[in-house]
Amino acid sequence: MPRTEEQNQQIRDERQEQILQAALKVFARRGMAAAKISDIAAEAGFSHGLVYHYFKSKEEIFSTLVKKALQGSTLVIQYAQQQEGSPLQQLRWMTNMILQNISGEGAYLFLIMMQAFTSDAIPEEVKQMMDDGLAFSAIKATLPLIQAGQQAGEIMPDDPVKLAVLYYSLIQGLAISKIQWKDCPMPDADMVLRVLKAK
Amino acid sequence: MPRTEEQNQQIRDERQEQILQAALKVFARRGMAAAKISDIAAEAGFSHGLVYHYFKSKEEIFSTLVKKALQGSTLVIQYAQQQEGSPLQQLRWMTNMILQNISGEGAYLFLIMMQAFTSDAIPEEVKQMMDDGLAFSAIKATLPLIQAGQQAGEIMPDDPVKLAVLYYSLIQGLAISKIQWKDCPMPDADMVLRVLKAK
DNA sequence: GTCTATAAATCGATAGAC
DNA sequence: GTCTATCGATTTATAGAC
Repeated sequence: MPRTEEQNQQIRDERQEQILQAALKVFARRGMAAAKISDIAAEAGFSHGLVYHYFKSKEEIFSTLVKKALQGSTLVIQYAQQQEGSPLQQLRWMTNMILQNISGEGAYLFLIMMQAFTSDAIPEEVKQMMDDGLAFSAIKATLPLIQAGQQAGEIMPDDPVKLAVLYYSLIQGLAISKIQWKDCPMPDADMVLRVLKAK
Repeated sequence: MPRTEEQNQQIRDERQEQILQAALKVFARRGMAAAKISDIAAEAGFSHGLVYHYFKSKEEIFSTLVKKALQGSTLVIQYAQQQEGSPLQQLRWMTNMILQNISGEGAYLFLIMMQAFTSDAIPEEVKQMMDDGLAFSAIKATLPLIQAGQQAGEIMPDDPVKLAVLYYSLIQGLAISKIQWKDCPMPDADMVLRVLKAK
C-alpha cells in the first residue's frame, strides 16, 4: 500500500526539521566552515545523500538557521513592548525570557548568530541579511524602551546606544559563557539589569 | 656577499612575527577551520610555501596564537593584584587595561580565545591547554580580588563565581560587539563595574 | 524517500629548483 | 631564504540503484 501524498508531506516536514536541529548542534560546535555535511547527517541519523535531498547546499542550511535566529530575537523585543508595566518591567520581562532561552538549547542559536556576525566565512545571502539592517535591529528596537525608562527615571541617563551595547554585550557574553561552561552559575534578570538601572 | 648568521636570524624572527600577525587577522575573520594557509600567506605577502618553512602546520600557528592570548590575559590579572589601592581600584585598573586592549587589535585575540573555547574544530594541543585549568584560570584568579572587595564592602555580596562570570561575560561580549561594529560606543570601566559594585 | 558509488574541486603539506 | 609544482587526503555535490 503506497503512502498518501499527505503522509509524504509529513515525512518531508519531519526530515527537514530533523536536519535543521542536527545542523544547529553541529554548526554551533564546529562552526560553519568546519561542519561537514556528513557530520550533520550522522547527527540526524541519515545518510549524507539525504541531506542534499532536502537542502541545496550547506550554505542553505546555515542561512535557514540564521534567519530563524534573527526572527526569534526580534520577536522577543516586540512582545516585550506589548507587556504591561513600566519600561524597566518590560525590560525585566524580556531579560527573563532571554536568560531562560540561553539556559536551554537557545544558546546554540546565539552562537550561530555570532558566527554570522563575526565570521567572513559565511554565505553571501547571510551577509546580506546582516547588512540589510536586520543586524543592529535588536539594538535599534530596544532604544525606545531604554529612552522611555530614562524619562521615567528608572534607567541611568547616558547615551541610549551605549547602554544598549552594554546590555546586549552582556547577554551575548552570557550565552557564550553558558556554552563554554555548561554548569556556570547564571545571574538573574535583576543582576543583568544593573548595567542599565539608575542608582 | 652572503648574509651573516645574525642577519639570517633577524630575518627568521621577522618572518615568524609577520606570519603570526597575518594569521591572527585571518583566523579571527574566518575561523580556524575556514582559514586557508594561502590566506595567511597572502595577508603576510608571502608564498604559501614559506609559511610551511616557519611553521609545521596550520594547527601550530593557531596553537601559538592561543598560547599568547592566554598568557596575556593571565598577566593582566597578576599585574592588577600588584597595583596599589583597594580591591575595587585594582579591578578598575584591570578593566581599563582590558577595555583599552579591546579597542585596538586586542579584540582579535579575544575572538581567537573564544573560538578555542567554543569550537570542537581545534587542534588537540589547544584543547589540552583549555582542559589543563588554564581555561577558567581567569575566573579563578579574579576570585580573591572579588572576595576582598566584598569584605571591604565595595562589591555586592553574592556568589563570587557568579559575579566573575557576570564580569567576564560582559568583557567578552564587549570584545565581540567591538568586532561586529567597529565604531560602537564603548562604555568606560565604571560602567562595566556596575555589575560588581555594591549599591 | 533513502542509500551507495562516484565525480569534481579544494586545500594542507612536501619536494625540489633558484 | 623563498618560490613553484605537485601529491594526497578530504569533502561537497551529483547520479543512479533500490
